[in-house]
Amino acid sequence: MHQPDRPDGGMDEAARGSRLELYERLCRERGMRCTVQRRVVLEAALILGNHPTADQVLEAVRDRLPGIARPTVYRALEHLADLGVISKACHPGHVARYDTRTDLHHHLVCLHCNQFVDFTSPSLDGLEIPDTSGLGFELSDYRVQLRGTCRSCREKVRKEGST
Amino acid sequence: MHQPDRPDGGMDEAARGSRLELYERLCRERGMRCTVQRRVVLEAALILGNHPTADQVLEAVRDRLPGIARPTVYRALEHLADLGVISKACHPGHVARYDTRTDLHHHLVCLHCNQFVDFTSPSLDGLEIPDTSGLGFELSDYRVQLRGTCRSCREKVRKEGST
DNA sequence: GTTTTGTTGCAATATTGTTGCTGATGCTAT
DNA sequence: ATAGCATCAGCAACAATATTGCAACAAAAC
Repeated sequence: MHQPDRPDGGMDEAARGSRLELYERLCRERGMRCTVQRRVVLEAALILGNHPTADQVLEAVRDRLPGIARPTVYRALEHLADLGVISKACHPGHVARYDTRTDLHHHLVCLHCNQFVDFTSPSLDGLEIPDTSGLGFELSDYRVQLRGTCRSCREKVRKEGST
Repeated sequence: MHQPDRPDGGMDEAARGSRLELYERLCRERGMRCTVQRRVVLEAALILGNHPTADQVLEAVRDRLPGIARPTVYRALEHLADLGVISKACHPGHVARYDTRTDLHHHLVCLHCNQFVDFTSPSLDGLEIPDTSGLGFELSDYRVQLRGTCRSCREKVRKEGST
């Protein structure tokens, strides 16, 4: 067990509060508007946890802001990711996913159903990052993607194989 | 420079040939059909290199097989990935990308424009993979995603900032 | 309060991926 | 070679996801 207090679900209220404060601060620093919609989108994403898609956030947000439009949520998430309050997650699928964890952590990825779950391990933290300046990239952090097959996909294949 | 002979573009003919042979072998082993379309899709992807999207492969394939249908390409790529002849790449965007390299390598990812390029580094290979059996995953390999901002996105931000 | 300017909501549209079905074709056994 | 047959390709329609342009609105600064 590596993160007993956050078993891949959402974030508790205190943590959400401080993230919201961080957001408002960054927003001001950059001279951007801190709207109700953006705050609600952020909070919904934090409550959802677990790499939500834009549409999952939209659905969650509608409980509190019924009239919100889809492009608003899409733009808000993009905006939040720009600021680094959340980030885009790297995944093998074809639907954008956001990551509400901003600390160093890694992912277990199923290449069959595209689901992925968080994974933290001291041995994967503290990697020495090679110099990439020659390629023009300015790096902020890294993630290790442990790729394979999840349990339910393995069972599925086994069943089909035995048919 | 880490891979002078494959600067992120396609694969030479010899390498393509042996990948095709691998494909045909795996196909037979699994009792699946090795069709013209699938072979052409595989070869197009190998020539393209550089994590093509399904539509990029489609476009490339149409040069040789003008009548090919879009679902055919989509299904062929999925099929090739199932067999492990190519694989799905993890990326921050919303369009599926395939990776024609099957050896251990890593990615430099731009979180602004979602582009990513290959990166190999001995220091990132040979990581000790922690035990993940408790989570039900059976791992095949891993990738390190070095996340940041590419040169052109940095220049874009700088320009906008100075406006 | 007024102004300024960035943001929202809407509608339309684009892009990407999927499904069901029929006819075609690769593979195997003969 | 050929026949049989299961798999696959092509088609058309559809579904899901994301984006754009613009008028109306509202947050922040004065």
